[in-house]
Amino acid sequence: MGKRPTQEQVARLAETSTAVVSYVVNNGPRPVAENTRKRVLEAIAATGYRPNSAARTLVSGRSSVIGLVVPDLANPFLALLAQSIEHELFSRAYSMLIGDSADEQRREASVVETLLTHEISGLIWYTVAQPPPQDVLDKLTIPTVILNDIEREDLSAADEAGRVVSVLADEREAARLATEHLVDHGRQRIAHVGGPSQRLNSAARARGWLDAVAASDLRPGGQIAAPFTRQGGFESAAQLVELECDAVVAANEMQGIGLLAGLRRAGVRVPEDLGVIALNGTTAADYSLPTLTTVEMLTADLAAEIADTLDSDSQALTIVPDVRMIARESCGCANIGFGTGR
Amino acid sequence: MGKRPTQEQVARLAETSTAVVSYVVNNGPRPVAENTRKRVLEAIAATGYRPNSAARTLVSGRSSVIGLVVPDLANPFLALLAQSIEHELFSRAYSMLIGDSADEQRREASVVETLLTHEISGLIWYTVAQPPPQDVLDKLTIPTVILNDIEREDLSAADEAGRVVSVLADEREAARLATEHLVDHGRQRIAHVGGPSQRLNSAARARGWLDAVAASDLRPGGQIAAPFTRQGGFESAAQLVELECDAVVAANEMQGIGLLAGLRRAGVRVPEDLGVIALNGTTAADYSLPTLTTVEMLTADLAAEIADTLDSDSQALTIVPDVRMIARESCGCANIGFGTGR
DNA sequence: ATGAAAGCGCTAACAT
DNA sequence: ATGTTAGCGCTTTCAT
Repeated sequence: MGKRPTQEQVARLAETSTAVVSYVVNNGPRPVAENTRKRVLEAIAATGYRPNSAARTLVSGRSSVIGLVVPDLANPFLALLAQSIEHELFSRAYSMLIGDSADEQRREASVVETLLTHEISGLIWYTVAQPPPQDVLDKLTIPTVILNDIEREDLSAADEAGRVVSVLADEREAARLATEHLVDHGRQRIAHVGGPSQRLNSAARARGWLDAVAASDLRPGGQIAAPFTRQGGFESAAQLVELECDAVVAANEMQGIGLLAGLRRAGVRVPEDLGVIALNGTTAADYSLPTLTTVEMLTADLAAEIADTLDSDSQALTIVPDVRMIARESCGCANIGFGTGR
Repeated sequence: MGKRPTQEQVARLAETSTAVVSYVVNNGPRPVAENTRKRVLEAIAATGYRPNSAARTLVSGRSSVIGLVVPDLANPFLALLAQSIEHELFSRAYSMLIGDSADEQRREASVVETLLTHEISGLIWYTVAQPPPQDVLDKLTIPTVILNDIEREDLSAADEAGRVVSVLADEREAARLATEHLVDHGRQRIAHVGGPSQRLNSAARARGWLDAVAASDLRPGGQIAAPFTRQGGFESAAQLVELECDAVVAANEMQGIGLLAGLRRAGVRVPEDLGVIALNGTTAADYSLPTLTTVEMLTADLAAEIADTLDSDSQALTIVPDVRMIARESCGCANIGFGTGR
């Protein structure tokens, strides 16, 4: 485990000072003569020097590392989101520390605090609960993007402390879109499979669903609380049958996929007997049977907006990512996009 | 953005020195009187002090951060692996920096170098190619686990430099298991859908497949090169039909899922006409139609072994993770595990 | 344009 | 048991 070369060794080899090496490496803040710069670059190449980011962070107080906290990295949508964010951050010369809260609030608090320990210069936090724990929020002194539909007042303390805390508020619109589409298909009783009832997490989705139902003078088809898993969706199928609905909006794609399997087993035909749309879809929806109509978030765009917010200290209080519906078979839009992988 | 409290402030409040605060925080290396310890802990609570990890890293040379590089975080298997590793590392008080190489060697090199910049104390690298680029290997001065079936000689340079470089070598066995199972089902012509042909990446899987085919005096049913995506699997279906096989081993679950959709479309019945098994499966395989028989890696165990290797400087040269076959419908083992979510 | 030097917050060797 | 202090590698102010 040989020690890595330091700035000092580079300076010695280039016959100059560490200050100048620093100027060259960082392209400033002071000018360097072309000649000297060249010697320094050669010395860097010769020694294999790479700046030590711990030292850099210590002196500058900024780390070029962003933290991301998600409740379940094995959820394909969250994995996709994480990937999009990683790509965006990488292109801006940031690295990404990732924490998985396992959908548990206790663990989440601990994960966030650990990340803060690393002097991250920004935090992207897909919270488990809504609102997020106040005591953790109070510890945030860095630009933070909360990925959940938060009431502004929950953040007042954070705002006052001068932190940039932004918020994603789209799930409501996504749910509204999905429900509306089912209405357009002529569905009469539209149910909603949401998250576990003890969690407020999915309140926004439920609201969007109710918005659309109300707007079309229908009665809500009933709401089912289920874990955000394929198994959760699978098990909801039976309840759904009892509710005698003809359509359902699932809170996420995993539930949607589970639902399809459960309905198949229950002998319910999709989309003939029951239309299904899931939120937060990925390309995996192209390969189920039937293919699953979803509402997708444009994660690449969202990632870019998040990054903008974090490194420009933008004053945006809310980010509203674009959302679009991908009509496939499960809602009744037959023969669209089947297995094409888009 | 108020400055965070430092050790010095804690010391002042507790009326002691920074050294003692350090001893308390790190539980050593020197003893502290019970009384003093209590005052320090109170001061920490009062100030909200959290150690600055940049300073810690700088002085100690170790960072409590491990780097993970994967080719595609949106691949459910890799997402699961990343999650398992994150959980294991978290339980050992490590944090995880993650880089997505996007399955491109150029990007991969850059991602690895960026991680090295952060003084990570270990690297877990699911390489794009086999063997991994030598120039990058040569830069590794930290314990590293390469997740790919590497020839020992490719690492000789790394070993000589005293680095702990360990290797995962299981894919061959996984492929052998899968193929053998298809043989047991009486399949005669067993094909293999591997990775893109210009990549050696999947050589181990191909070897395991050939091992099993040879052991049963069958002729190989043909090999198809396809991207490691659902779309790749989907498009292989047509070629598979031409090969007139009665079984196939797909290199990963995404290909397997795509294959099922493609075969369905081509009017091929699974498992009646064609048996399908995919490697590196996840629980998602429980919800396809038919449910997809897979060989799974026990990612939790693997993660634990990896972590052991990284923080104990273990001398193990190879990690052989446990692998097990989950028989579902697609191979011909009907009515097993259908939608049960296990 | 270049260099000397003062820290950034922390750990641990070395006093006491 | 506790305190003092010398760096860890880097950035940047302040000379020159």
